Amino acid sequence: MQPVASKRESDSDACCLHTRLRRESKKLTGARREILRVLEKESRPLTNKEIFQLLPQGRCDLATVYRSIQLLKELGMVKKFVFGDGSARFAFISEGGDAHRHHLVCTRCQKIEEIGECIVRELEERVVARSNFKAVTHRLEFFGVCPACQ
Amino acid sequence: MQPVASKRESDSDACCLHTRLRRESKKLTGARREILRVLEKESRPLTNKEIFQLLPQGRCDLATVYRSIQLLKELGMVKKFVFGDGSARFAFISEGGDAHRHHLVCTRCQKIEEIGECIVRELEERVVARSNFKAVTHRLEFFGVCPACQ
DNA sequence: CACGCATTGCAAACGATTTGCAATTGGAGA
DNA sequence: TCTCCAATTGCAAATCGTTTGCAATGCGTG
Repeated sequence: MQPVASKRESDSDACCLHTRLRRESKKLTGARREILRVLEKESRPLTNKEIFQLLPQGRCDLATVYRSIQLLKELGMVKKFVFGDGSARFAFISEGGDAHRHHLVCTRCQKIEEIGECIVRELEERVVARSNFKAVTHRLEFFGVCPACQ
Repeated sequence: MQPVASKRESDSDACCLHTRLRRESKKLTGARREILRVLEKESRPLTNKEIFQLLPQGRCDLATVYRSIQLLKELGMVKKFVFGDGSARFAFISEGGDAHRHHLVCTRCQKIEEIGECIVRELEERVVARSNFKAVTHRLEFFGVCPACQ
């Protein structure tokens, strides 16, 4: 990735990333820093291509975005979402923030809204009790036509 | 598709399919009949490739499976599911049966179990009321490690 | 039984994602 | 601060799921 005119690294996230990376002898590269910055700025889940397009001018290769996102996911810093349009999306997990989220997706313009609460936990417990499955999680998304598209 | 040694068409579903197809001047071909038969036999949602592999020997082209599934979806005879492994799955919607289903998917062997109840409707109503979205639906899936894989 | 439009097979096109490899670059240690 | 090497990147090709163009084939109506 082309060097970007020196920017201040005031973000504690970049610092945190640095620490986490060091733990696995991984490197804090310009690409990773910029990608994380893009994800922090946008709260909605982004596809790899969207991230790629939002990167500053001297941007890196799309393959690098894929590889970096993969790494960030392994480090638990981003979460993957699949809404069914055939592509994965990723969102930054804020420090100590709750990674568990649900969304309301417009089936026409793909606009994504976040839904605060989750009442599925209770049902999840019942499912676990009856199924003998372990490490159960769930994914719940809502779809509809947003006001602007109606 | 190669002709299959004459089989009795006792299934009311094939008959129903025939009726529905005629309504749109579509044809009841061997491929469509066999594909529907495969979907009826298996209750879990299948990928196009799985359907393709489950077809009798003189099977049709994979592209035909894709096209037939697309048609069956438009006719409302199968429902699409996306569990996040990057491929779509389809399940037969039984006559008058409730197309609304949720699943418990093993993250290791991809085994899929069906979950009977749905308590999300209530939450869905709240979401609708607050968001101004129209035609809202939801998708809820559970993931975990099945007993055999633990 | 024949004819015409729907359907199929085949192969190429496509978009998302992954991967091999040589060139480049962080960052730990001198 | 400089060196060295493993980690990382760019680039291009490979993969995977899915779609599509086109000529050959088949269903179903007359």
